[in-house]
Amino acid sequence: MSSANYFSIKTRIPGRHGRTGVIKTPHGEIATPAFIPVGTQASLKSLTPEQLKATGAQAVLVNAYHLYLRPSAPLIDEAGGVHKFMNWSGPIFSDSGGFQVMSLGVGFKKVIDMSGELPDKKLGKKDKLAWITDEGVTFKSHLDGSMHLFTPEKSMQIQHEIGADITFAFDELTTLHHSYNYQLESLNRRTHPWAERSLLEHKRLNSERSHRPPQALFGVVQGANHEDLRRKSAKFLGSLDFDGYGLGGALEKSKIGEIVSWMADELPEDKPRHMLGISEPDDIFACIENGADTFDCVSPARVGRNGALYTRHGRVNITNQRFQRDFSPFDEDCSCYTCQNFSRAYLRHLFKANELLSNTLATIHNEQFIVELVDNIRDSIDNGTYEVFKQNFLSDYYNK
RNA sequence: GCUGGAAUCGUGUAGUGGCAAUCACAUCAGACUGUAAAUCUGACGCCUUUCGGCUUCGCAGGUUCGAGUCCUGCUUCCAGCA
Repeated sequence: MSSANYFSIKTRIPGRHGRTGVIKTPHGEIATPAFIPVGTQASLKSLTPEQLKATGAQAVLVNAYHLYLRPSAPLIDEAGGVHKFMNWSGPIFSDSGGFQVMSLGVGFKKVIDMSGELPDKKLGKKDKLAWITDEGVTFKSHLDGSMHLFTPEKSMQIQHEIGADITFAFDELTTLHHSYNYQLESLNRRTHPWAERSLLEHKRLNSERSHRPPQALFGVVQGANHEDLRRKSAKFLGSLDFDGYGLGGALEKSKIGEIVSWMADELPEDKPRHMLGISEPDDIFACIENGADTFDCVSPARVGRNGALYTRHGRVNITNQRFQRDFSPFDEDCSCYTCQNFSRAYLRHLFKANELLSNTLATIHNEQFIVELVDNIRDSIDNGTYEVFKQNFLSDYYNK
């Protein structure tokens, strides 16, 4: 698609890569920075689209791998595209399936905190379900065990049939346990050639499928936490005609901001940058100030379903016994539906009783918390009060 | 009243001579960062940070190197027969 008016920058953080702006898509605009909740299977688990909208979410991200397996991409195409299928009229992103290279392949964590003990190099108990070659990735379906080959072309065909506004190039997500040489080979033999192949197929599909709204394609930068590889990857992909860029890969938590700034140094300034799979508050600040524009992450929804809720003073497990007779609102300062209507004791009760409503109420709160955090960061950048806002927030959140 | 069966962690259970003793649920705590996740991990007799120590399987005796397990009596409960 033409990138002329695709992304416009509004305000910059002085002396840094961070900025506010607007992404224009056929299904509406996204004011950036923005947090994009994840609805992997064309549904944000436990929420209706109306409930998701009410959290302030501007867009949602779905996953090509999952939707390809079930209900299948042609079926979504037949339904008129994913917007219609899931009844979400705003912008939609689709992930390429690249993340499953890692999650189904080796099952390591994406973000590693090196401050504790050394990460365990043992493979998990899970059986490996993905195998990589330079041609693509063979997946063993986690649903029925059947084998499937994903190539860059296949991923783009799926993402076009799904019909998301913003798609991602098929990439290899390596782990921090891979050697430098493996990371280099991964870029040279897979992620970079795959990006070119994705782009070519994407352009072909955009013109072939002119009956559908034009889709955008973001190339995905890899390189783990090696500066030279990150810069090399960003420079190479930045030279290609992508509409924007995904900042991907496994990361050492303490280096996130630095890594984003290396990539932002090399990437074209006038294209949006999406930070894949990040949503912890400290990480969000580190990424935004170094040039990330949008984020997606399953974490607010997943930790919420498991009873962990965000507050401005840190995350708490609502199932703790101390909330048994606490009839005050979950968070006095929060304007979400959950906090406006229900007590801590009730939320705890729902979790202990395994009531489905626990998932819904916790997800509403957590998604709104992270969406609002990023909205507030955006406002603070526009107002020139970013540094103050950041210091206040982080000191409240991490000093309990 | 007779006959048969049963009593083990909060609850339901496993265990028929070498056990602080199975499993599940409940309870308590923690984790989760492009979702194989309404999932996973740990604790769960008492003391101890660990090593380890102590006391336990209805009650009281007994056999045995050793008893939740075998024997005797008692208590309570269940089923069938009166």
